[in-house]
Amino acid sequence: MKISREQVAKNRETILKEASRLFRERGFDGVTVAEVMTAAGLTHGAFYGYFDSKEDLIAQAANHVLTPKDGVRGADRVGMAIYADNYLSAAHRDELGDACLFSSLGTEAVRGSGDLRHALTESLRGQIDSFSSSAPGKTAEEKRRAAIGSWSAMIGAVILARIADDPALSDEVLRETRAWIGA
Amino acid sequence: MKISREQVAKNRETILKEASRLFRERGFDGVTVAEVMTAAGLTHGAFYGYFDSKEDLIAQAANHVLTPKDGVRGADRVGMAIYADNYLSAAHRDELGDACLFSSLGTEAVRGSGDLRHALTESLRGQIDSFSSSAPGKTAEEKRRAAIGSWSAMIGAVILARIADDPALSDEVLRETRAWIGA
DNA sequence: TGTACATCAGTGAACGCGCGTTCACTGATGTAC
DNA sequence: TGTACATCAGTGAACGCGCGTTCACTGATGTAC
Repeated sequence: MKISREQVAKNRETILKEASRLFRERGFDGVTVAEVMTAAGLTHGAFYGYFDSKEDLIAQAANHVLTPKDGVRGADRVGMAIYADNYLSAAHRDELGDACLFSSLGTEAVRGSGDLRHALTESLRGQIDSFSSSAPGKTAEEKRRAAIGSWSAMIGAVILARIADDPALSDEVLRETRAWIGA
Repeated sequence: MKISREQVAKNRETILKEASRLFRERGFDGVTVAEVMTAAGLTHGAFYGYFDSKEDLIAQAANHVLTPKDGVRGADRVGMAIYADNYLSAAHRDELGDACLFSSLGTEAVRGSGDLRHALTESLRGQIDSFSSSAPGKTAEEKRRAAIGSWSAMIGAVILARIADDPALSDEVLRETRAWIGA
């Protein structure tokens, strides 16, 4: 049955939210279109009224996560050091569904669509700019360098910490990377 | 037809080599068992004489790549700085089939089998130990911290450089991370 | 060393399942008067 | 404001394809004598 325009907009939000959560938890190939729709409270047949294809959903879900909600970036608000503390936490490591897209889907995104890679590239650019203002360093060049190196280390460390099947090693990677960035 | 034991051993090597190349290029889900066997010059029916399942192949292919061939680790031989120079190069970024497993399959490995994660964990441990001897720092603790932070940054930077659809930004991430680790 | 037979790696057809995608139909929404 | 109709979001069955996996068969290998 037809539903209100308002409900359509809500459904679209819900689909994107559930899709981005499921993709981060299980990977792009580990989630079916039907699962996304079920999680959003709909049946799979309605999917193609919202998206052209699964690939289209992936790109739009990424855009949805990466688009700042209220115009304020996390790193601008708290500064890079505090951002890194949260990023390199056990909570972020263990909550894949809420995680940063680079850390949860980075290597899959390398093989993704142009739209997906473009959305991530613009996010990367913004993140570097944002970190650059609060990163350590005397010159703008030094600050930008620290922003790039630190952001790379954060992403790599969380991926390593999630792979490691030894909790002590996993914790050590997070803790020492945190300390190393702070230095 | 039956073939010689020697040929069986060669075939096994070829399958593992081709599988690890294809997985790195296209991801675990982007490669079929039949494609791996064709790349190895066989038909798909022979697959289950060598491996229990695709998941088993994935774990064994990872082990095959991660097992040092001649007992000498790359980082032990050249030191972390030179290792980082090669790791953070355009060649490594662009040659996915030969790339480091963490950089090419890291986020997929997070959701992989216990065997796969265990192989990667042991490799991570070895890499940290190996870097620790040549990493900058006065104390053993400082050296180990630099090894962990640098290894995280190398992996993160290569993933970011591969995602970026802007060549200038991609090159900058590699170059600045190289400089940042050296500092 | 030579012969006869048992072994077993490889082949290719086939199976069963799940996936992305399509479509005829339903019935509530929203518009025209 | 109320009524009649056109619109269209959602449903659920169905399609077609490709995947991981199985298996009966083939014929070269390797062993027993």
